[in-house]
Amino acid sequence: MLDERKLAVLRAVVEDFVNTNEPVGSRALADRHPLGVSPATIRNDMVALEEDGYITQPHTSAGRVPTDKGYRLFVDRLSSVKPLSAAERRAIESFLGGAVDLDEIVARTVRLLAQLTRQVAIVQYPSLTRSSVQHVELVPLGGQRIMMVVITNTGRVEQRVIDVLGSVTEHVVDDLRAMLNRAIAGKHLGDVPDAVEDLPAQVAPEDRPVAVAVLTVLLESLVERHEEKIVLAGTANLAAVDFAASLREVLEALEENMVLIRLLGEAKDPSMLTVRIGAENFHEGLRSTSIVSADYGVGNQSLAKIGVVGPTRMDYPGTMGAVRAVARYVGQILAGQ
Amino acid sequence: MLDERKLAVLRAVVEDFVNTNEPVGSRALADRHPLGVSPATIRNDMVALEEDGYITQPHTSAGRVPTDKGYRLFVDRLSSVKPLSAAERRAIESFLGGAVDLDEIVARTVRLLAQLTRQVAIVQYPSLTRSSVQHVELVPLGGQRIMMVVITNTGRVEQRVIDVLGSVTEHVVDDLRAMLNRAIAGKHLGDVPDAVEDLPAQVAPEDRPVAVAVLTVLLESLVERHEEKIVLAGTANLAAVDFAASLREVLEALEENMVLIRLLGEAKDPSMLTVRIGAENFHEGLRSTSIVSADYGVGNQSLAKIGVVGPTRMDYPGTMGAVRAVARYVGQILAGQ
DNA sequence: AATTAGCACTGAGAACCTTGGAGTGCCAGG
DNA sequence: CCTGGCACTCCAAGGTTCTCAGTGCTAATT
Repeated sequence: MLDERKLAVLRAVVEDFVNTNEPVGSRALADRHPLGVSPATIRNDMVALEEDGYITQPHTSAGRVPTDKGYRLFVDRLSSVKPLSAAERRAIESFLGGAVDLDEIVARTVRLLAQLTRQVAIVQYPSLTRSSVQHVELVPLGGQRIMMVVITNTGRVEQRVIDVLGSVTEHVVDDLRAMLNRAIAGKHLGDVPDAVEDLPAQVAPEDRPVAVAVLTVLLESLVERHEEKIVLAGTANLAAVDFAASLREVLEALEENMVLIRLLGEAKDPSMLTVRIGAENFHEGLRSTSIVSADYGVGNQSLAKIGVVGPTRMDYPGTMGAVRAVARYVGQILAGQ
Repeated sequence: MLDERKLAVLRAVVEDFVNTNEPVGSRALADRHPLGVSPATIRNDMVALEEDGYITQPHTSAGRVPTDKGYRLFVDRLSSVKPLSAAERRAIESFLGGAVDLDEIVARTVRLLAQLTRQVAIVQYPSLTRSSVQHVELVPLGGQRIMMVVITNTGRVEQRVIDVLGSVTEHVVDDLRAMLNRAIAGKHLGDVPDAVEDLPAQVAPEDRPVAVAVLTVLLESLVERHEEKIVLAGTANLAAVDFAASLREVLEALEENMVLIRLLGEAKDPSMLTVRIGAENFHEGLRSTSIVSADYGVGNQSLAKIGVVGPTRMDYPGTMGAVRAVARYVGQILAGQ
């Protein structure tokens, strides 16, 4: 059905259209690509490609434009991930190297990715539920309040202020802290609820209300949807593209964190690339965009996702290369933290 | 020079232009506003207003449009801050009330403000340098590393990982923690450098390297530009406006944190409103935007800024009302934290 | 059977013109 | 000082024409 040459024609159509953003005709194709055949032959191939739904004409007597299906074939079979240049690698390293804490790592990563791809970059904070407790700190604030700080092995810090009925003695807090750390330090967050279940029974009855209050807040803070935390950069790059759907819709979708989370999709192995093209994204406003995403993490453990959103007519090989490279570097940096 | 009626005409021009986004003519003005004079009279007034630079014509035989100077006069003398409706107040309260930590307060505030004004909202994190130390926590991470967590009275949490040469005993960390808290708890961050100056002298010589390492990182983390931290929301609202300058330029400016910080300007009293109109903003890309900003804080102490960026033809009274109200609520919530 | 040259046909978009109408400035009269 | 009237201006919308890139088809060629 699709012989070698037709595939070459499709690849050429995609590449030219990505470059020029104009429907590409048979003559231009024959000029710019060494296909070794005349425009007429290319036209015949194009008819076949169009019948199979890989390309389409905006109107009669215009050139061809790839469809979502065409891009899909291109990504799956006609292109390969383009490695970054040495200069780009150095830039990543020096740019991410200087970060001092998790917030800064994430902030720099997202800006870097936006700059490399000249598109909108998305970075998700390392998942809480998949990381483990490094340390729990309890600080009496005076009066009837305690501040709790949970530190995870991925560098994330969660803090809460706890209101307790009755006064709090330094002593009780010390005991509670020691007991808590003994129970859950090193544990996966998912295992924390089980691990603390019988703690209240171990404290003196008069201190039990305080212990319960602390545990309640602790569990609460772990249950909440912490995958929500997401950072964007490079929205200005959208202005350069002319979207079929209005720019407004795209921007709106990008501001909805829940949409972004679904967009990035389920966790996989670190640095596995996922590409969603056009209508493959369920969201209305993102019909004319594609998403290239990857997991990052330490070792085989995926912690979260990073990704890039751009027009369907994007430079897939280059974008995929940038996303993969950045995901790997972030993983390394988190591991070294 | 500018009698009562001319001012009324200017006010009417601004209001109509904000509503319709079309140059307003003398007839339309006479119809929609009870000025009590004929279009011809209004025309004469308009000529005067134009000579003084308050309004301008896009071209001959078009209506008038306010200039930056016209908006300035409108804001200063012809309008008053519009209080929010009861429903809006309730919405603010319930929306901000549910926040559990500082990150969430800020995130919700910025989204709320964007929604209320239908423009781009900016919220700056509470300044570190103007707050004081609530507590310093040191956690041995095992090996040669210590995690430091600084908690401020505004709910901000700064964390750093410290590499120390040589091993760290639990005991040393406990001592150091106690000593540090004795020295700086309750102190303004600005006073911390002085307060810790002679601490190294107080520790045993063999522990001095650790103490120095910790203090170095502590001071570093306080010196850094923490005013930088800024959050945006509502960029989708920009798409609805057609900017004279390209949308891209505006988006780019908004992504530059340093630009935003300068934009929000110097600190003042809490809930003092500042309005910068068009070219009053020094930044190139923001020539056709206005910024309404206010300080928020607890008591008389300003902690940071919030603001709104929109087209110069914005609803100033409404925007000012929303910004002021939100600034006050945030202050209250921080005070209650 | 596959490829190519030739050719008539199509439709978008640029260039041009026409026209309607909102809005102006000015003047003379109230 | 205000107002009605009037000639004038110029944008924007609609219509027409023209160009041209690109097509599909057919017949000739390899």
